[in-house]
Amino acid sequence: MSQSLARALQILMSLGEGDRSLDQLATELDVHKTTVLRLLRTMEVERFVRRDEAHRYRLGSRLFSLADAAREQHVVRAVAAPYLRQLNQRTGQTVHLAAYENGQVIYIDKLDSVQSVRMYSQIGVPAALHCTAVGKVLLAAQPKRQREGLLNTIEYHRFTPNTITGPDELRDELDLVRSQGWAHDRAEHESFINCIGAPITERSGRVVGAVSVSVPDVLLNYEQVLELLPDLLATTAAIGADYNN
Amino acid sequence: MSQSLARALQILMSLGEGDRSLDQLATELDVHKTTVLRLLRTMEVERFVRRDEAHRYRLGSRLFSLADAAREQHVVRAVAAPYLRQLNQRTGQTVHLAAYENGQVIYIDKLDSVQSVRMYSQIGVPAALHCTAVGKVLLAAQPKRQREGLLNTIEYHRFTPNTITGPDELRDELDLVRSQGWAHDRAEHESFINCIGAPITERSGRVVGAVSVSVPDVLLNYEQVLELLPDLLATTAAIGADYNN
DNA sequence: TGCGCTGGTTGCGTTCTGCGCAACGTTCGT
DNA sequence: ACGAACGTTGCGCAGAACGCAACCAGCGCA
Repeated sequence: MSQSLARALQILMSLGEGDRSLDQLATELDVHKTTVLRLLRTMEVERFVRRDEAHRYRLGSRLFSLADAAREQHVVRAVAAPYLRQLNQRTGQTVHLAAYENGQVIYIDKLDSVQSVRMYSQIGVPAALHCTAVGKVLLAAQPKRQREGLLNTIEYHRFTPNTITGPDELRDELDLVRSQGWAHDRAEHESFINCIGAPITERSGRVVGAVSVSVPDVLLNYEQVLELLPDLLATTAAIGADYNN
Repeated sequence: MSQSLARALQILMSLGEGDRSLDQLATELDVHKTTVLRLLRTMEVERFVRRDEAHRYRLGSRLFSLADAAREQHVVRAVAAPYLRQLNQRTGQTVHLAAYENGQVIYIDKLDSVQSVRMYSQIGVPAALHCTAVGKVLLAAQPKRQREGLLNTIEYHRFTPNTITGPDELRDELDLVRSQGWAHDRAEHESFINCIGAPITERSGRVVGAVSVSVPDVLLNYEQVLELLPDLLATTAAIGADYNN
């Protein structure tokens, strides 16, 4: 919509992958370097980018405070944090918190497994909607119009043999999720990893986030993961009850 | 330089202070709400802002990953981290790491005092140049042209009776800092808090950051703080030596 | 020491983009 | 059911942003 702004944001995202020179950026965006320079200068003034002595551009320190603010603005995160820690300690497994944002589901908090099995997922990046427990939970909670819209726009990338690959199949799955109040992911995103996820519902009934527990099957098989379900549901219920205080 | 981008950045900074409605932003920037909407939409696409169901605008989750990237791009921070932790544990006092960025000095890391005396300072915000130890250290390290330029543009806000309030006085102080290799702040920024700071110098002689230790005088008087100086200088030397590996 | 190259910076005319207006929707509250 | 408040859309106009071309500055190399 706003061309120059869109380009500026592209620059920021590009810098997110590492520092760049002026015409590196120019070729990357396919615009004249004058244009890039003007945008960089504007962002430099407000410390969104900085330029080191060798004229390499990097992200600036304004992002620190903005990210902190963004974190605090996610009310769920603050409320959920202590409960997630407890869940993480009790189960010993990887715990994720995710929220719906603008057609996507974003991880906004993560607690690693006590075993050193680290999962590849990162705070701030989108989760796949069709093959993760949090994705299904939050998608299922959307109003019908949006849900249907998304069902048709999703890219049904097949990560594993179990991945759901079409809107019809996913629609059925979402109905199930909504009726039972939780979702699973049986090695649909990463082979050998099973997840269960449940929505955080505040008093008025609005879903404000989702929590999931992920377990590699070298530790627990699917049936054993299901035994964690009561604990997960108790956790999300407690967060939801605490939400409006 | 780029009007629309500048406005967009203003929006982001405004959102950093809390969520806003559309015409709240419009009046704040003093532009037509159409304009604000267009900018918001552009930023929404890339998840720099998000809009909740009640049309309140907030910062988006893209900032999470960008801030992480910004953090990693500060090489000093990563190198310094373990040394700072040790310094913090040995002294028990508040430790700051700051870097020069585009005419300003920014805190990029902070370790709180083991006593529960929290200092008011925050990662990502600029430090005053004329009355903080890190400010003096980094200003003193700038090439003469820039240094003189800054000396004249600084706002010499008087925080305490000890605050330096003019360019001439500060110039003398900086000469001292450069010759002795460290700086102090004797209750110049906050009454009752003394600091000492020293530069991190990498092999080639370039100053890449500054470390400071801050102590409220209820814990230690100025002379006692000075006893921490050898430890501070050893720390900055170690970081500098480790820098190019 | 001079030359060419790479990469950043500046001034300027053209054009497209971003601007604000005015009218339209939509969602509240009463 | 009505009105007010706020978000949204379409459009014509002006000026902001674009890219060109020329200019610097630093560096490596002969």
